[in-house]
Amino acid sequence: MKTPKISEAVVRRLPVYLRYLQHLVDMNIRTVSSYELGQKLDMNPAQIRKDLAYFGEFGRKGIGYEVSYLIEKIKGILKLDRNLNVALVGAGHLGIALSNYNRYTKEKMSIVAIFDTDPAKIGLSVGNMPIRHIDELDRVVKELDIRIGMITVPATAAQQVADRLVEAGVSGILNFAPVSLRVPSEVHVRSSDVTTELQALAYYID
Amino acid sequence: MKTPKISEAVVRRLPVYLRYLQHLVDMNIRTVSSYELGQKLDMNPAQIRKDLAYFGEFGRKGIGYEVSYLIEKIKGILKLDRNLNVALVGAGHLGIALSNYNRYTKEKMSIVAIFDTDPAKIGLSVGNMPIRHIDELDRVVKELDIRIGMITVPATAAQQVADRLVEAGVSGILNFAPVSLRVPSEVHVRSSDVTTELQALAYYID
DNA sequence: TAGATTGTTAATCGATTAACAATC
DNA sequence: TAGATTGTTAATCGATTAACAATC
Repeated sequence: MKTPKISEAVVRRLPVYLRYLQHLVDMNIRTVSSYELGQKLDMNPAQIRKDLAYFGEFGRKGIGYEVSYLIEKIKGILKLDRNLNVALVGAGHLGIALSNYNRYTKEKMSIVAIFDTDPAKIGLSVGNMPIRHIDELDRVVKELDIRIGMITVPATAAQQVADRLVEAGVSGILNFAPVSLRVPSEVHVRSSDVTTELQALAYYID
Repeated sequence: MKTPKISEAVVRRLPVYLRYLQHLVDMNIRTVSSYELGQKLDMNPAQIRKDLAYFGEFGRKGIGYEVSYLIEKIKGILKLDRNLNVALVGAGHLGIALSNYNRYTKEKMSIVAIFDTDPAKIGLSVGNMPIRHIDELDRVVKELDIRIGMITVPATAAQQVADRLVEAGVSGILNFAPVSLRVPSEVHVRSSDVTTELQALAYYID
């Protein structure tokens, strides 16, 4: 029963569970039921149980889930228990804002390099990392074993940056530029774009 | 046949179509088929036709879609042809990065107010808007007829900010804080959180 | 006209939810 | 034990894709 075929929707929900479970730890809550989780996350309890059951039997009938145990299991599933190096391309406002997303946590996933093209920025320090010229991308990605690239460059440059990241060997891209990227099917891409999100929200207004 | 019941998935794809159509205009391309769109956006042509057909007959058999006509139609559907005022709460790096998302476009949706709690920031100017104290939120939302709030505050403050926005009368929230917000069912919430996105990507690495 | 492409129905596929036996 | 809650199967619901008549 090794992961029959996990849908992206399930994978996307796991970090949401994880986040709330970590909140429960902070509140010294040891055990939680799928019903309680469902209440707090506004989700169907059956869905939560089913999502978790794809990966194993993590709960106890009549009791619920042990919070810290479930956290470890989800981290294992998402591979957050191993080091995972991330590169950020684009040292504009957004890039700098995102560069310290993990500054205060001790997660094993972390941004380890920042790139830009602007000569005025190269060498400047952001979160004690130097901004490097994008021509170093290929070399640095390989040297530091970077697996994920975050793109925070203007739309016009995004596809080109994606091509370079893929060429350098990353297997995941998180794209913040407002453009649909074309990448080989073995590379996973997630896009997050404010404009698109706001426009979708606009539909529901009034 | 007025909008039988449009799923969120459909609404989320419309801005993606719009974005690519605007790109086609820039390239002086006048007409496009669902097949071509599908190729470029990596989507099924039948899905694109079906999505559009929910709202009307925008294409011509044997020809395809007239680009600028379809743009106008999609803008109408998403209500991007009317003014829509947005408030941004949280003038940290991320907030400031997002505050100029529409600086260079002439869209009718725009950020018209920025709020924070930090006394050191109040009164400072960001994109020719003053940073206001959050205690002014209710008044300003009403005065400026703000309908959407963007939340870029730390996780610990996000729910409280959401409550204030709802209380002030917004009908949509775009949340960037890493927390699941609870809001009344009539308020639409979209969440976008780097950590969650990266963690979901991590699942596919290796 | 012949070729292309829409709009739409029907078929398929997949995801969510309900229900409940197992069991803590 | 009685009550609670899981894991899982079956039922439902919804979304995607295929197919094709209509028609430009």
